[in-house]
Amino acid sequence: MIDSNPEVSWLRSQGYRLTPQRLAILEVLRSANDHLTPSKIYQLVVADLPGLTEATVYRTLNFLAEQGLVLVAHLGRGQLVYEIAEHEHHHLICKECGEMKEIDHLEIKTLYDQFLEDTGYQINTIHSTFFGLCPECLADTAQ
Amino acid sequence: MIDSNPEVSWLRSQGYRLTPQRLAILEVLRSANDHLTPSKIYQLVVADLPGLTEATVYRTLNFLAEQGLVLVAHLGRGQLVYEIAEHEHHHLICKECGEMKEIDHLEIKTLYDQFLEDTGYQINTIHSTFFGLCPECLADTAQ
DNA sequence: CTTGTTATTGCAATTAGTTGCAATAACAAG
DNA sequence: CTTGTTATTGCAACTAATTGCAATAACAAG
Repeated sequence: MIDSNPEVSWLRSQGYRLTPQRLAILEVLRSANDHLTPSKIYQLVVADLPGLTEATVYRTLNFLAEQGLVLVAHLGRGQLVYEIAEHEHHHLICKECGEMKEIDHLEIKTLYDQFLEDTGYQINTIHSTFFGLCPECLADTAQ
Repeated sequence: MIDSNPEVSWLRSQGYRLTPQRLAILEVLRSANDHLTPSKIYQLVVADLPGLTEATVYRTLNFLAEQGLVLVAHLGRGQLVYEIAEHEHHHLICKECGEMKEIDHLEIKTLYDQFLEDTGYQINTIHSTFFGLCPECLADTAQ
């Protein structure tokens, strides 16, 4: 288990504690490298930490999201999903077929610069989701 | 109660039904003209419709959102909020003080054009939320 | 290594949101 | 107005998520 990367030792320096629960949840998200729901995360982590509770998973995910170590999103129906904060990106999701496309943060940066100029707000949302139609479904509806 | 506006009669033409529950929920959102949580909406509507249940409020809000008559957002902590879909806008929210600024959809339209050009996705999210710092809090943290 | 402080967890209770199903009531057609 | 079809509701059970509190265990200091 990787427990000595920069983010993690930074946590300790802030007075937060490195618990097995936090490390295991981070590890699961890191190796999954995908969006996971809290209950899926619970299932995966409880295998290694038998005493774990769902309440802890929810609290830990909120905590890690606040600290910027994981990213949250609601990709449509229902539950929120979490993923490790590795690279800054956003999502385009097709409402018709569910197809998802990642776009780099650079594509949006210009917009944030414009927000700052127009309103004085410095935006730093690093994980937005935009809904619409993918190229295939767009072609289908055009017929 | 306004029950004969274009959106509403369009619903009927689609085979959906105009129930007192739907009309009352729309009316509450219309007169509030603000973001409301499902439980707040329930409180306001049940005064006029004693038999109403929360389940119906949730189902109706999902339905109205799918139909594009109301807009959903999660403006930070926890619950989703709903508002009447009157004008197309987005929100900038300060993570520090909670201050909120509305921005017109025009500001973002260029980005959507760029998505279409780069990826073929036609995005139509008309109610995004971006988090960051408002001018005041930005100045405070700079000190 | 031992000890004290207190952040964090587990537990259990609570609140938020969803869903299956039978009863109800919109509304189109006669 | 009456009738039939079926979308929608209420009810109740269920799943998802949050929270208060006492017990636990990180970890800093000695």
